[in-house]
Amino acid sequence: MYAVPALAYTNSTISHSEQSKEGNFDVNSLELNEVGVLRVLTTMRDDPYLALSFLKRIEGNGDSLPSVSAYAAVIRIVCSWSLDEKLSSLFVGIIRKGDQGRGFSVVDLLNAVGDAEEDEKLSFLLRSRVSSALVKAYAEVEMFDEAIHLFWGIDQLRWDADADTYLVVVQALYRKGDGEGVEKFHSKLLSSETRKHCGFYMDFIEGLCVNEMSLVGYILLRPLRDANILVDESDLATAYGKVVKGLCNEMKLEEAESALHDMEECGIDPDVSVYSAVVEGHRKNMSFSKALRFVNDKVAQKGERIINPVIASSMLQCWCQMGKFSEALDQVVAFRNLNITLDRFCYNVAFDALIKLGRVDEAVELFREMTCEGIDPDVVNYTTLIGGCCQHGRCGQAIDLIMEMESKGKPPDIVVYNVLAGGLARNAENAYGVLKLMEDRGVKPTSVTHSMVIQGLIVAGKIDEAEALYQSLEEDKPGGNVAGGIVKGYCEAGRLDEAFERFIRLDFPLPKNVYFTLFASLCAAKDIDKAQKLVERMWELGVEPVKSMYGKLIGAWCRVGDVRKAIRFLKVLKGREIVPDLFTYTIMIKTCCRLNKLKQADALFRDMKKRGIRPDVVTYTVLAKNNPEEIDTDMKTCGVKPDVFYYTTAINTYYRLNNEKRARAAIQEMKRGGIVPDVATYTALINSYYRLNNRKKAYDLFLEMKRRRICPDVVTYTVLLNHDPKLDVKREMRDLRIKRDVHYYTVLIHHKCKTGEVEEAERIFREMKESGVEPDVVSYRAIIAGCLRNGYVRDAKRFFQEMREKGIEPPPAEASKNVVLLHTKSNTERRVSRTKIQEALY
DNA sequence: CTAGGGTTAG
Repeated sequence: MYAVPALAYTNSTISHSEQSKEGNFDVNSLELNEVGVLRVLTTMRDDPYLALSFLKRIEGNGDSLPSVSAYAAVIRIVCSWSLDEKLSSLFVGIIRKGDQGRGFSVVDLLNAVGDAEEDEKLSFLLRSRVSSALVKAYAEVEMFDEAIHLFWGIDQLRWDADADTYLVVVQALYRKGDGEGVEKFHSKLLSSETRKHCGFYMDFIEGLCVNEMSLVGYILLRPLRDANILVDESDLATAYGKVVKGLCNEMKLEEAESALHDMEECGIDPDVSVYSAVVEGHRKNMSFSKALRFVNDKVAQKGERIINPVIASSMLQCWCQMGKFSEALDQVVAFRNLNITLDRFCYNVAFDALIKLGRVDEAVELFREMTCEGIDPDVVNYTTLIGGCCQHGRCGQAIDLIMEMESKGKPPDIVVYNVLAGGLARNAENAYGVLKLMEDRGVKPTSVTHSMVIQGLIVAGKIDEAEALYQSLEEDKPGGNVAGGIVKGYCEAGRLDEAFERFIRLDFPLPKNVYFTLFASLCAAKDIDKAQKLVERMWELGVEPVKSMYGKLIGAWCRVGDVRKAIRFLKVLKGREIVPDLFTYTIMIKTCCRLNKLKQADALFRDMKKRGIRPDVVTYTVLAKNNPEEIDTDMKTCGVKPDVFYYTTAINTYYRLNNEKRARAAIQEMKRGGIVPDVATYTALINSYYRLNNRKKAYDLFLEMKRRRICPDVVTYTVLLNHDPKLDVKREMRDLRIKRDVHYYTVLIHHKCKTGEVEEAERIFREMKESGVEPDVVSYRAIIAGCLRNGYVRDAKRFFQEMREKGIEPPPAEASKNVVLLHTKSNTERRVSRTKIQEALY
């Protein structure tokens, strides 16, 4: 080998690989001058790792740091082995150390590397590779300016960089908000002078998508296509697919759908997995109906074949997450009729739906059918069923199922045992039996097991037993799991005060979900003072609350109409340097508007802008309810795009303010913007026309919406009935499976009272309660007023009594002020009926 | 860790 002369310096004859393993070059014992170092490095051409460790040794040596040529030599070796990452980390080291004491700059180094190569082509490649690595190194140590600067420098020298480098640079440009740079970058990428291989662009786009910059990928796709850079059909399909999926991962569903649209417009048939990404994206975004609509549209276009088990299970989950369990089951039936294959995930959602509806036997039955279809149930399927049985008190059945698992050679895991143990405990059955069983099977209970049992015991009312178990597990405290079980148990048992007392006494942190459960229960029970104390206690214990809790707390204060406390908490946050987010500001502004504190709303709006939080279309929608004209211009200057929600509010508000001209203009603008009206928009319009006494136009709109296959909802029918009580909509509503709500019943009651049919009104009131719809203040007020007006004083008193017993209070005085503003017409009438009620009752 | 917006009733 060519290394013979150098071996003399090492004073050794060991092989390269052994040396690299040990890294045992004893530099210290050698007197090496620069020439010597270079000669040693020449011998290491075939062992980059050895060269690197050799360099490190010299660096560590102290008195004579490696020269620029020594670095250049190592870099050339590492480069020739394509060890790009090593190269970058070498540069990171050099950059971190800075220039001091080294005597050369990074540019010197770059030149030294390139100059040493005589072959022009090789020199070009070498320089390109090295500068790429250097750009990446700068980005890694967050010296973005240097990275960008160097990148443009490479450009001038006509070197080239790889896709990863482009990625790092575009990331840096966006991060710095350098619009001009971005522009320049994009045109460089597309210019014919610097045209690269197709593979480069594919790598670059993929890189954008995995680094959460899919939007940039989307922006580039069309120009790349137009510039004939991406021409190959299958490449285009891949690139588009990655961009759509990337956008879905980043929750940019609107953009994802529009990218998909572009894709289809170019005649590319997307892979089904692209569709499923969109569906899942919508679902994760909690836009369930959008997810379902998307599938329906695609099915209409391409037929049912696009529904694979993944899409099917997403759809089923959408129904369930909307709480529409029977609809989920109808969907299962539909899938089966269409011969769409379902997998165990789909079936699992179906079991869950049946269980939620209390149809445990049918769940088990379906489980058997699934098995007959040749789908082998897994441990998750069993867990769902066993948990479901326990939830409905079918402990025997649950135990049978766990035995079945064993007999079929599917040993239950810790999760199944935990679910069963907790389930038995909450049914006041013997949970210790499960613990015993676990012991026999060699599955060790964890603190989660104990936590679930304790929680179950509390739900079953066996407080002493739970406490005794807790005491016996004292040493289990660290994770806080078991104590958390106690708190959650009290929460679930509806004993919130005890849960809170328990929680406040604990001086160690609990699992985060415990805080969240208690917090959510307190908010739901409107015990917001305690919810706030909980947050403060978390701070004391050094547990960082989930950021959403701040917004939720403020939202809770807002919901009960206590803006003062909301603002006070906002100040506490300010003191802790926590900036409220867009959500929080929006709900505060909404509440101020609702309570007619318009100045306060405006102040908040300005404050959020000042603190760099950009209002979005939701914020503007909230504000549009008050002064639509001013808000409209502000929104448009800020570049926020209106959507259906916004237009519906604007149109409705203009009509309410009798500004028909602006209302019509808004409708036109909406149409021009390609925004399609939906149920709510139509309903608002129908209502407005009724109020303008244009009954024909109102009803025509109702027919039009149905023609356009926009399904009316309970609000639409409520509006219709409110203005035209004689309409018979019962059948239609039943066919469309529209559930009646408080508003709907209240309109009926009010109408019957007006025509003196008090008994009929009372019957409807009863029907409402029987169908599980809780009457609220408004409905009570309607029935009470109706009874009084028609001389049914005793009935009125009875209803009044009932209302009080339910703890239903009239809304705070401030709130009704705004109501007065919104419904000027009926105001006097209402005031009369209210005094009448009071006169009659006291 | 799900949080904020539109249409209806007194």
